[in-house]
Amino acid sequence: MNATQLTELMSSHDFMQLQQQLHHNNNNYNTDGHNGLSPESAEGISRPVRRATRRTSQLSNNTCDLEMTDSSSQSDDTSGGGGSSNGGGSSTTTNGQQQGGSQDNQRASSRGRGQQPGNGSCSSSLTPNSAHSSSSNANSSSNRRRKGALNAKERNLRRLESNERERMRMHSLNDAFQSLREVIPHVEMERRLSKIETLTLAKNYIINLTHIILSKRNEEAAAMELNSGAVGGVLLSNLTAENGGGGGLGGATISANAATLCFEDTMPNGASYDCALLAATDGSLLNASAVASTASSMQNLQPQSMHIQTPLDHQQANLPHHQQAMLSHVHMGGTMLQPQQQQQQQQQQQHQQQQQSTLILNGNTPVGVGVGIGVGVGVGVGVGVGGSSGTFPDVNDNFDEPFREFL
DNA sequence: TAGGCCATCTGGTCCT
DNA sequence: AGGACCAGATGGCCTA
Repeated sequence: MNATQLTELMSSHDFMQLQQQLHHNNNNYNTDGHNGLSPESAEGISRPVRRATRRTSQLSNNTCDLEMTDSSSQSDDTSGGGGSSNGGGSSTTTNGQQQGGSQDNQRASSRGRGQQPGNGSCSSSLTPNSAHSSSSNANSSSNRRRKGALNAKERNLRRLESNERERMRMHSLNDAFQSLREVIPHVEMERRLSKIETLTLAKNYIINLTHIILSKRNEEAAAMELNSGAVGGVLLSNLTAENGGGGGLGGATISANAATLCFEDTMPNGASYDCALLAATDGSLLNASAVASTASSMQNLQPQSMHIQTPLDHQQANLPHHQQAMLSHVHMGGTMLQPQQQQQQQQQQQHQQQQQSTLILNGNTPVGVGVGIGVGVGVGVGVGVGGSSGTFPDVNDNFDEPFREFL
């Protein structure tokens, strides 16, 4: 499934079906990145299930002849890149080993060096050009050859070590991507999110959360003004780390009756999630035209029957404190609130609903913000923006302010 | 078969 | 000097 299809999925599915699908997928989703669905069982799959990742210690398993004394056997190629006969990940098919702590499955492929005739282990590249260029060294004196041989051996070893470090670096990077996939809410698909999709969703998620927080704070500030400070707003910071007792795993399981999982931004192919369309697929969803009047009603959202396990459930218990706190920010829908806080908020809501439904955030941009918490994969955050511009309020001045504490 | 995605190798560059 | 980082190149896997 590519980004376009993802967009279509998000914009065309009946929302309940989507939720059911999410629930189903979540039940089949493994933290190792494999969703458990076989290609045969998945419908409409365009990309395979999570492919096993090649994780080998090629250095330790390398059988390349490090004792080569003929420099012509080693690449002195300095032309860069192009001539390299890659064939990486060769030993995958033979050793099947995984490095400790790996979350990825061994890639069940036979690609790479193993398919190269007569090789099977040496990772050094040998290009025709390099072979030619280095062959001239064979005419050197024995001393030079000996010296050159040692250099070649050392170079080869260095190269192998460098390759190993590079693999480890990329593995750690991929682990980071996987960790990111598991904490950002997204529509569970048959295949894992690609890297670019992960980054895009993460970015949009952060943006949406930021806007929510800022909107919330502005809302509270407005309430404070209206109440002349009589009713203290529930500061967002108070919501952090307030893991509701009933919420399994720190309340990461979220329920709600109105929410949309929607990230309004472009995908790599230029497509975009149409949040309005997604919202329109379900009558209970907040939409752009309605949110203006629901700016403060989000806290009225009550948990309902849907109770969807999320990737966050798997993760939050193990998350660092700051991440747990960050996730807790999302639970401002009410379930995380203490009774006293709820009462105060209800007072605020009643008052605000009487007084205004449009907020002025950071300037002159009037927006109405409705937020639905819940939905399928963890947290669905839908931010509908009223007003003519259809854009988020200008928060550039303090965009990162809500998250500075996590830095 | 083309295109997307990915893992790996590789050499260059930057940083400590 | 050595390691981290980066980008180009290559090839495998998979689906449309």
